[in-house]
Amino acid sequence: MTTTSSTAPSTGSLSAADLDSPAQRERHARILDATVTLAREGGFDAVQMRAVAERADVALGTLYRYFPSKVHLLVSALAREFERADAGFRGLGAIPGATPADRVGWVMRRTTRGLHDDPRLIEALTRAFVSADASVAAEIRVVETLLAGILTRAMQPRSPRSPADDDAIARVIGDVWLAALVAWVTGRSSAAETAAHLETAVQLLLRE
Amino acid sequence: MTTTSSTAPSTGSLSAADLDSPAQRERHARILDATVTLAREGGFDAVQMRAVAERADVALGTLYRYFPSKVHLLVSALAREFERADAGFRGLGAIPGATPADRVGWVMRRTTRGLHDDPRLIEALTRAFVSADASVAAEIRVVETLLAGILTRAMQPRSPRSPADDDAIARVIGDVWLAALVAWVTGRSSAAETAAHLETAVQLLLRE
DNA sequence: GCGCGAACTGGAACGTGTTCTTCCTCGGCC
DNA sequence: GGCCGAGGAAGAACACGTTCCAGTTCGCGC
Repeated sequence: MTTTSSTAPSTGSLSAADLDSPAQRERHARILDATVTLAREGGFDAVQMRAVAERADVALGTLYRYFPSKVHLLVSALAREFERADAGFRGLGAIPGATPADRVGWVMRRTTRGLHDDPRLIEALTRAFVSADASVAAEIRVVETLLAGILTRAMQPRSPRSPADDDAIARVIGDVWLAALVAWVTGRSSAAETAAHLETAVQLLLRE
Repeated sequence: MTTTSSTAPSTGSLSAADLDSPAQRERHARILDATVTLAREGGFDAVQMRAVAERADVALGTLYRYFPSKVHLLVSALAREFERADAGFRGLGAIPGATPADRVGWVMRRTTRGLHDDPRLIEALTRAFVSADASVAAEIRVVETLLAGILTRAMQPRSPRSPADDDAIARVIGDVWLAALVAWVTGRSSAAETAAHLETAVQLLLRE
């Protein structure tokens, strides 16, 4: 278990080496693509390591060299999705909405749209996120940081209020977001209810 | 006890029959005891179905008759723990604390004390809770309801504020609680940080 | 007592995540 | 050209959740 790599990989694995050759970078991407494809089709259970390996055209052992477990694999895929979303928001310039609550709501709605578009993908990624253990901490932290950044930026133009609150609020919103996803995955609430709960929480926390 | 269940099993399985005979009730309890014991010793991974069956002195098939999956088993154990905690709070009379935030904080601290006392047990139960799927909805709902009740009662004497908020706030606190536990299980935050995050969120939500 | 059906036992069997072993391929170096 | 070691291929093997089956026991109505 030689973790603590000197230079942390951005979204990816954490094995020994850090993807030097182009061929490796391409394999890495192919694996993540296969993962997302399978997840989109059949959810968490359909992301079977043998199937991913086959679809990505690598051997099972190679898959495990790049991603030391199924959870690592899926959380890495989640991180990549978040990076794309983050880039999308940044490229957008200003987030629409007059108040912080509006803007955060907009971002959440946007991010949660996948509940309708790709329910199985969301299910797979959520499941992976919550079944991570300490060995996935690095990948988890990437996701956490990205989400915090997205939320903090969305609420950014903030009226007179202690700035220390911002991080705490972003964190709580992130927590509610996770819990809402879990409730949805667990079949306790529909997509609409999930979205509604999120809105409520945002308004509760960002009332001015 | 006291779960207002007409026909639904209170905390337990959901198989066909509802535990009629004393022998069955005793088996049921024995299985849950074995589960908690194993969880306390070795966490989620140590709760292996064969081991539970052996320790509870039932056959594997019998175990599966009572609890159709490992997750059902652990969430049922969680529900039983919550029932005990709930009964404890009710027997206590008034919750200590001057403000709603104080009282909720007190309850959370009390409930979270297990993080130090029985970290592996908490880990096992948390893991199970978040890896539940729709088939465990009944057991999950028991836990959800108990927690909501505990929180709502703790914040009960509440100053002028729309009462509709109470449920929403309790829900958000429950969400943060879950997310904090997940963060702790994932190795992202220590027990102390987990507790601190909870306090912060409670104060954020219950400022008057 | 007797017979019956439900519940229980013991254990084999299967699927999927994970590990391991053996052999092969490729790009750099003499 | 020929060697070499790292990374990859192929697939067997193992662990644990889950399912299934054949036989046994238990409690109950007769």
